[in-house]
Amino acid sequence: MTDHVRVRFAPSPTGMLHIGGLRTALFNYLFAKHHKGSFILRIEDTDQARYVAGAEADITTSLKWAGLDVDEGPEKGGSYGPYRQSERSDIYAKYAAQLVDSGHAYYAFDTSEEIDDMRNRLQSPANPTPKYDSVTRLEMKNSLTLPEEEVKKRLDSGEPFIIRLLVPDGETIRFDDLIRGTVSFESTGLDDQVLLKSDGLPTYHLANVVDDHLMEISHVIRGEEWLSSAPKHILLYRYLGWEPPAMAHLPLIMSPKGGKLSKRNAEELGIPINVRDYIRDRYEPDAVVNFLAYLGWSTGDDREILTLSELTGEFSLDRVSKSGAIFDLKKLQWYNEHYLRARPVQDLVPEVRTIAEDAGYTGFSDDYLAVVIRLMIERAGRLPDVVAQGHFFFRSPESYDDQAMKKAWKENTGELVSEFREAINALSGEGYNAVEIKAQLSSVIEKHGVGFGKLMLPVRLAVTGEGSGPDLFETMVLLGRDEVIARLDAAVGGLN
RNA sequence: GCCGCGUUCGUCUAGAGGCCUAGGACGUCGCCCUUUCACGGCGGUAGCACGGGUUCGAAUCCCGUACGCGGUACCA
Repeated sequence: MTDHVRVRFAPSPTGMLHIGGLRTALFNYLFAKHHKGSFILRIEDTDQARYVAGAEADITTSLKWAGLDVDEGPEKGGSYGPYRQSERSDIYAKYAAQLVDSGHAYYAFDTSEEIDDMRNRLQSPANPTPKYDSVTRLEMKNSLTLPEEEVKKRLDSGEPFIIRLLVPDGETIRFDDLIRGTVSFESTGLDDQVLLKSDGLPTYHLANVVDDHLMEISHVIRGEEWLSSAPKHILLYRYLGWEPPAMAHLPLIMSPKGGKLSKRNAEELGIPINVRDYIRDRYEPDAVVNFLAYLGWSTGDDREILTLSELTGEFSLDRVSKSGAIFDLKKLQWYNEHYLRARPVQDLVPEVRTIAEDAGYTGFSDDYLAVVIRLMIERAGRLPDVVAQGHFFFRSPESYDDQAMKKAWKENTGELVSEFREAINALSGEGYNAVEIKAQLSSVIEKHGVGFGKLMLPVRLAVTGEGSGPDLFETMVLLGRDEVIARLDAAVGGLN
């Protein structure tokens, strides 16, 4: 053993990395880095049936995006590898056999039909889910009930078998959870957990205990959904003669609808469920990280905005709360806006160029895009909003906002706009600037004795198609005189 | 059903017996700024699940109830 902090994030490659999985990874990372320890990625691919190609790559990409650098893992390597459980199957089989030898586990030959039969037979309102446990195992086909000869014969003949944990009866299993304090379970309530499946691969329970020990994991930090199986793990450590790592079970992230955040109850609320969706939607990784860190944790003072490295400095498990946290998309948006506005415009230019090009808007200079960003960033929730809400910087309006039109476009509006058009048409070169354009607009409205809005809003509509938006005069300067005049003409011609 | 965990504003949380007339943030509402919208600034709204204890004193400790969540697979 070592006093060096070593934690692992151990996802199963059964799908794209879930946002809750990223939070678990984040808490592990923060804890490790706070203690100058190691953050290890281990791929728990022991379920061949649910394996999804590409899932591991997605996990790696997602962690990288969030800035969670892995110290050891399948790609990175390390001296405790391999880091994919599918590449370690011989190890688990060995320990499973050892447990059988020491009398803490046993062979079982029941087919899944036979187990179903047992459950169906014993099922009742009082016992809706009968377990394979200290009472039922006595009537099943296993090395506890079958004669030794018979067991040997079955094993030798290559008959499929599994290995189950022999859970003791009438024992209280206690352990200290770093977040919840002492947690205790009665062993009588536990079932004889399958350790080794008939395909020769271990279940999560065996694999995770063996690997956490072999990889010298000092702290197991995982979601609360694992709390119920922790006593089985404690038993395994004991039977294998190992010191269990410290444990911390994180509160779950919940859907606003209730229940754990899942694809179904999140996406219908507009909450992206996979990390790759946040990448696709161009959320700021700092924002997502900051938001996730505060789902079940806080500094204790009034600070809310902390970068990954600041979080690392502050993090401690004893400040993690016990109860589930509801995912609040509005708060994430607030974080995102904050981090977005903090970014230098120049850094944003290439990204906005990509977004614009994806929308079919090409041929704009860096300088042009920089001004668009400067004008739009204050009202953007996410970076793509700069292009979506600032569409008029990239093409002429294709339609005009109905509500604003109704309010703004009256009988004499066309004349006012035309007069303004002539006024700015007369401006040339240096003269065409925000101050001068505004002065021309003022002079037109004064001449007609009308308010600012009488001309302002129609011009905005003609130029942008929208009833609201960034500073109109700066917008007109960026667009250029000729373009603006063309748009004014199009509007006056089309709407009168 | 059984086992486990949990319960402070709508949401994330601060609070580890008197500092609490319960603090902050998001949201929401109002006001200000302003060419619109947004940003920003200022202000308001709203909460200790319930019932018993313990104590001079409880959001904080204990018990119970209710509710929520998780688990109950040869899935993780």
